[in-house]
Amino acid sequence: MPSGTAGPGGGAGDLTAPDYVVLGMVWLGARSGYEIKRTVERSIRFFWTISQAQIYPSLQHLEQTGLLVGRADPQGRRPRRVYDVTPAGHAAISDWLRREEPLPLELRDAGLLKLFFADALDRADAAGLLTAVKERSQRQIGMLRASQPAAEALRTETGPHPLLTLRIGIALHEATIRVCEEFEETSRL
Amino acid sequence: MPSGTAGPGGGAGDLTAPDYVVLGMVWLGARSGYEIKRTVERSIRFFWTISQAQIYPSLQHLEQTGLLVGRADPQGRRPRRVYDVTPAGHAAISDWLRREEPLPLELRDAGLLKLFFADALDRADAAGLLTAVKERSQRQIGMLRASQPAAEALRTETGPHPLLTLRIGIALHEATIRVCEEFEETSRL
DNA sequence: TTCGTCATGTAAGAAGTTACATGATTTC
DNA sequence: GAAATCATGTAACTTCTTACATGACGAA
Repeated sequence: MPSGTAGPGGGAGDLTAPDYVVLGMVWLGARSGYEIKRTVERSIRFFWTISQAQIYPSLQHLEQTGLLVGRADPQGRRPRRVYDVTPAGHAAISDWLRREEPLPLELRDAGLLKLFFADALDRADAAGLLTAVKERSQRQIGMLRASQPAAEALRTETGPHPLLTLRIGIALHEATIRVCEEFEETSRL
Repeated sequence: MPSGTAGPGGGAGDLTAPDYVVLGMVWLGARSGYEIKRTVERSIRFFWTISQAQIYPSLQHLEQTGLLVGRADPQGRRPRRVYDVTPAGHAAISDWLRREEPLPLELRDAGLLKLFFADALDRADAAGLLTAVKERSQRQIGMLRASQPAAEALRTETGPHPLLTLRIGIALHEATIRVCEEFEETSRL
């Protein structure tokens, strides 16, 4: 087999974004579909989500393509299937990460949307909306900080990048709060 | 008609998020469907999108519900329909903005996703990914700054909140770049 | 006369979520 | 023995986008 990586036409070039997430999560150590879902919730949820209904078909697809190997690993009488990344699977991850392609960034934020239209409100109600947005960011920071120990543990095991994305998440909300507070001060005048 | 606002059961309580966007944009002065689409692209695109295929049905719905009044306003032989917000429409906006409800925030960022898994790469490739994410944020800041004059103009016409959300957008990307640079410095050691 | 913009409308399809369905195991 | 968690799988639905369809107007 002549160094069969996952280039286009190589047979594994038809992976969707959810496929790469599943593949990457198995690479990071999440062994079952259930565990992948939980790991996603703990680690990348704030910038990417994936539902359970996507995971199991994706695992099947990745196994058929030879990027994952699965085997039955029941816990007692409870069925379970665990997976490992194959060399081809690791090559596919690496190709995907190195691929030069647009990196779409989509934000869909009901808070900013309402804030944008807040001039339709009187001062008090607009201030209330601003407070709601700030408090939401504060809660988010709390949740992100709570998952910091897990990211620090990963740093010694695998590397520092999960911690980096977590720090970016925290910084995003800190920046939001800071701009809101600056706005409050200047509009008080 | 006894002070018909848009409370639940009041007949106009079934508006979707795109409906509120359309309603809000007409309130802000976008008069036709075409103009709404353009205004969305210029102003809220970075935290909310809406496609043309959603706008026209939404305008019809809002007119049927009495939140907008439309009238034909052809330009020459080119047909056009322009809209105005009714008092009931303004009440609906105001109710929506004041409504205490969760403010869902969804981020879907292929850049952060790849960065999260970047420990699967060697140092050089991981650094390249980091650079790509930083450059993307720099481009975004450029685009946001380009729409700052429009937001400043709106400030004197309508109010300061569009400028606030724009500043938040810029601050978000500045924070991303800053954290990336801090990470580069500490990982160089 | 061709291209970009103005202008509206819809059909088809992609993508993703919710909800349902099932059952074992552990914890309280 | 009840509730939470572990574990997998899928049907139905919602939501949104892409693409198509149509045509006028203005500028080069």
